[in-house]
Amino acid sequence: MTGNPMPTIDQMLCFAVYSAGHAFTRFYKPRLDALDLTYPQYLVFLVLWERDNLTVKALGERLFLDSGTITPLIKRLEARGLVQRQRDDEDERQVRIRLTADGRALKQRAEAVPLAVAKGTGLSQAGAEALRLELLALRERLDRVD
Amino acid sequence: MTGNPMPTIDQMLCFAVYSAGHAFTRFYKPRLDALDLTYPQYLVFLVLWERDNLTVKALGERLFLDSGTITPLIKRLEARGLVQRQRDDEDERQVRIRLTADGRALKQRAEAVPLAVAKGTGLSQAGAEALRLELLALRERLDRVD
DNA sequence: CAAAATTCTATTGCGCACAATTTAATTGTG
DNA sequence: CACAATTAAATTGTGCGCAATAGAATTTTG
Repeated sequence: MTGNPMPTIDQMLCFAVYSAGHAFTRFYKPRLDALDLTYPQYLVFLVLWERDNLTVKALGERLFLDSGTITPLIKRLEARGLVQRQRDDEDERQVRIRLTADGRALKQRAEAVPLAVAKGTGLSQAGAEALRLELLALRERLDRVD
Repeated sequence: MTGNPMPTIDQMLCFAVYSAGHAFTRFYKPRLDALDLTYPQYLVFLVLWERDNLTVKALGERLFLDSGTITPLIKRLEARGLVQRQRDDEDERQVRIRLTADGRALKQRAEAVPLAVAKGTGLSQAGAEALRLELLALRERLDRVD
């Protein structure tokens, strides 16, 4: 019995996920530079373009991020006039995020991004979908334990 | 023709990778807390346990990280007496990273980690391997373009 | 061999990402 | 209704992650 030799990072699934994530960020960067958005900011807009006027909490649940990440990110977008923050009248603990006209307008300028990314992956739609579902299931299992 | 409607983040492969990466970090955290290591620090040790005395550049190429990330990370490990940094005598531009006795000793204490992670993924070895290879190929394609 | 180009590391600045804490508002309970 | 418990955001502090830059050492080349 040799016990448990340490794996090489090249053998580890976690490192494949970690480094593929960085590769995506690098790939997005030149495409999002035109919009002056970071990748996490782009994700926030994708959510808000789909459904406006979400609370910080709802946004965080959608993105798996907490207020410590989202609050300063949103404030930077607010400072640029792309979103507005306002306390909910019904429940003043909550802050609702609304797109401004400029924030909505950004959507047209982002239209070319998804196709470029799809091409960059080199995967067919079915291949990308299969991989996405595997990762979704993996995330759920990792989050379920402990 | 409806043109190119924006995808929902739930439909996007990049977001699946991004959020699965965060899930891995969260999963590792309680296991690495016992060693007082972050996930990126753990990756550095996995590389150094396998092959000691690497340069900053070699470490960066292995991890797909640059000196702006690695230098401060290594300095924190050095401050804790887990590694040493020294200029290469042959080429003084290079800095070589060596494990200290404490840094080497950490390996025994980390031995339970890989198995716990393998279990946490809920994947068979073959399943994990297949997914890893897909992500590896994806990373290479994303890094190849542009 | 001297000047130019390249290589390697470190530094600075910015933006996540998250744990821990704080503050304020709301809900639950006696 | 008072008061404890809970919830939502914001804040603080630490550690990545990377672009841009700087500075020193090495290599290239004219």
